Formats: sequence, structure tokens, C-alpha cells
Amino acid sequence: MGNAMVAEKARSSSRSKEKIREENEHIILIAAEKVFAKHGLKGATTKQIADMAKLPKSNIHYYFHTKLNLYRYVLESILVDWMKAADTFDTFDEPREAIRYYVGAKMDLSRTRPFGSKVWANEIISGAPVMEEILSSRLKKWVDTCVSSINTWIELKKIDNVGDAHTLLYMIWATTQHYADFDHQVMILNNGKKLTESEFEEKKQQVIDLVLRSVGLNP
Amino acid sequence: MGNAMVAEKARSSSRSKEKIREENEHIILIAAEKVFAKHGLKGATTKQIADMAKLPKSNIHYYFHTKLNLYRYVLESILVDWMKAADTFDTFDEPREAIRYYVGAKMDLSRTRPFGSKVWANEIISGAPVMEEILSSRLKKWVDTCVSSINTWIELKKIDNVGDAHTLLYMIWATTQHYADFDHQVMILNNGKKLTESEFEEKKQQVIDLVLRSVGLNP
DNA sequence: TTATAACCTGACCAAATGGTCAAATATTTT
DNA sequence: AAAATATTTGACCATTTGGTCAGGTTATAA
Repeated sequence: MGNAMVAEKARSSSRSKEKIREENEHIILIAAEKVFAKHGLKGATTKQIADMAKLPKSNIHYYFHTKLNLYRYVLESILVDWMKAADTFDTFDEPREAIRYYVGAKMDLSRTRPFGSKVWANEIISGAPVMEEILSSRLKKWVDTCVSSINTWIELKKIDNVGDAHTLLYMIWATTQHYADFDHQVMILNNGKKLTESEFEEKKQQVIDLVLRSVGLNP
Repeated sequence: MGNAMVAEKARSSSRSKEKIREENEHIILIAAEKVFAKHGLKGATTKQIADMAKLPKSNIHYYFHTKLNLYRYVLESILVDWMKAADTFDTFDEPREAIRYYVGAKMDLSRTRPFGSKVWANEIISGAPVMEEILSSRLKKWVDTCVSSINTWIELKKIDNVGDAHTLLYMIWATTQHYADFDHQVMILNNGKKLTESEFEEKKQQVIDLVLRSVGLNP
């Protein structure tokens, strides 16, 4: 019984190695996402990330070795989330529903994960030195299937002929991500106040309606 | 005659102080815009800017004193160009013409001055630490007048009710600037080839048409 | 021509930065 | 319980960085 108590105490007051690693990696990734969002790859320092994560700097290097490596993990984790939202695009037959769902999902991601979007934006703006391959393989592939969906809708006269489907896709990306990447500007032009949850829902609906009308669909 | 020749030689082989300053400041600004676009304020180094300008680093400091100061000049010069394009917005009575002109002008700027747009994007993404004041004064003011124009159009039933005029404005900004800020991604998704002049004109027209339809105007 | 003011730049410096490492501590395996 | 393995972290280091400065050159005003 004495033994059991000691064992239990030891177990409850200490985390398993596996859990420790899992938790710390997660804490560091969250912190890194914020710092990379604000300063970019070159501008961010491991010290800032460490402070944000409330861990010593050496600890960051212990788990991720180099700053570049950590950056890669952050980008990877963002793309996973984006792809999840994107997957639904070709599961709807009707463009109205597909667009409504996809634009809504992108807006939600801008709301819930603005830092991720900013890191991505920084990476592309600086010429995608790290994500080049992923862009031209995974993303390109998804875009191609997405473009054919849109083209099919055009052929079936379900939406207006927008010319190049890419143009529509870029409008959706740019407009939805604007609410993440440029949230500070949005706030300032909203009289210095952050958009409330309900205001944001309102904007989301407006964006969806704009996109629908832009392809000739009545919302 | 001997004297005259010497004087002429001296004059033709040397630039006036005024010209020297003018030219060098311009060279440095162009170089700085590129480097800031790629690496942001923190990530850019004065050495990189110096190399890009083909001048010694000390020379950059001689003309602009600090990196932050140079950065301010770059941002300022971008805003001047943007405001010029923006000024036309309320000179048209008909929304169709106003939108066509403004969206076209913004697309042209994305084509001719992509680095400026990127510097701006970087600044906003990182929370506008430097441009805060200008955003909430000059830009806010312009946006307010622009919003009333749009609202008037809505009241006069000249365009569909888009809810909040800001949403439309953001869509225009985001979509047009996408072709500057994300030009690398656009290139990759265009099979790795930069958009040609005529391809770009095509996209410009498509973007204009999308925006027009999004407010219920038939292009 | 001479004095003055502006331009130019290599050499230099203090601070910051990414990364290493050894020694200490904690957990797991044997 | 002891050996093996994983985590933690302060101290340390080589390199990079923004910025200074003295001493030189060039243009202009007197």
C-alpha cells in the first residue's frame, strides 16, 4: 500500500515523456506562429519565440533544432488546416452551395487562425523560398481540380463565364484572407474597434453574397 | 581657351550637388523598396539595400540616417501613388465607370509597382507599427468619403445593397493587390510562367467584370 | 584662388542573434 | 536499484547587424 501510494504520487505529479514532448511541441508551435506572423522568417528571433512560449531559448532548439525547421513545421500545419476546408469544394454539385460553404469556411479560418494566414502571406510575399515545392505540387494539384469544377459549372451554364477560373479563385482567397492578414487595418477602419463575433458573421455573409453575385448567382 | 576647356570638362564630368542627392536618394529608395518587400522591416539589412543600390553601406546611412527612417520614406512614397489612383473614385457619377476605372488603376499599380504593395502588406501584417497614424488619419478619411459614395449609389438603387460598403472596398483592394503581393504564387499556378502583359490585361478585365457583377451591374 | 560646405567610404564597435554544449534533473527500462 | 534514455537550461561563442566616425574627395560660394 505504501508502495502503491508512492507510485501513484510519482505518476500524478509528473508527466510522461511522450506527453511532455507533445505538449511542449504544441506550445512552441503556437508561439512560433504568432512571432513568425508578426516578423516573418528572418525578422523573428528564437528568443522572441522562447519568451512567447515561456520556455528557455535552448528548449526551442532542443525540440526543433533550427529556426528554419520550426518555420517549416508551422507552415505545414497551416496548410493542413486549409486543405481540410478546401476538400469540400468539389463535394457539392451546385455551385451556390459549394461557394457558400467554401467561402464561409475560409472566412472562419481567417477568424480562428489569423496568425497562420499571416505566416503564409509572409512566405509568399518573400518569394516562397521555403514552400516552393509544396506550392507547385500539392497546391497546384488541388487548384487544378478546383479549376475544372468551376469550368464544368460554366459549361453547364450554372454560373456566368468568368473567363479564367483562377481569377475567381484568387478573388475568394484574397478577400477572405484579407480579414486575417489585414485585420489590423480592418480594425482601424472600423473606428479602432475589433470586429465582434456578430459583426464578423455579418461580413462573412456579405462576402459570400458578393462572390455569388460576381458569378451571376442570386444569393 | 585652355581655361574654358578645363572648365567645361569639369562641368560635364561632374554632377551638381543637388542632382547627386536627388539621384542617390532615388536609387536607394528603389533598392530599399525591393529589399523591404522581400524581407520586411526587421528582416531587411542595410547591407542588402546597399548592395542592391550598388553603394557602400555608409552611403545609405549618410542619406537616410537610420533604417527605420528609410523605411518610412518608402512607405510614404507608396501611399502617394495609391492615393493618386484613388482620387478618381468620386469623380465619376456612374458606379460602372467609377469601379471600372478604380479597379483598373489598382490592377495597373499591382503590375507596375509590385514591391511597393508588398512593403505595404508586410507593414499591415506586422500590425502597422510605423504607419498607425497615417492609417487612422489619411487613409481613414479617404475610406469614409469612398464609403459614402458607395452608400449613395445603393440609396439611388444604382447598385445592389452590399450591406457594408467596406466589404466591397476590401474585396477590391484584396483582389487587385493579390496580383502584386502573391505574384509568386500566381506565377507557380500559371505553370511557373510569369503573366505576360496581354495575359495580365485579360485578368484585369476579368477582375473588373467580377467586381461589377458582384454589385449587380452587368459588365 | 581659397574657404566652406556637401559628399563619400573604409575601418570600427557595441549589441543582438542562431546555435552549441556540458552538466543537472527527471523518467523509463532492465 | 541502477543503468539507460530523455528533458532542461545557463553559460558560452562566432557571426551578423545597425550605426558611428575620421579623414578624404568634390563641388560651390566668396
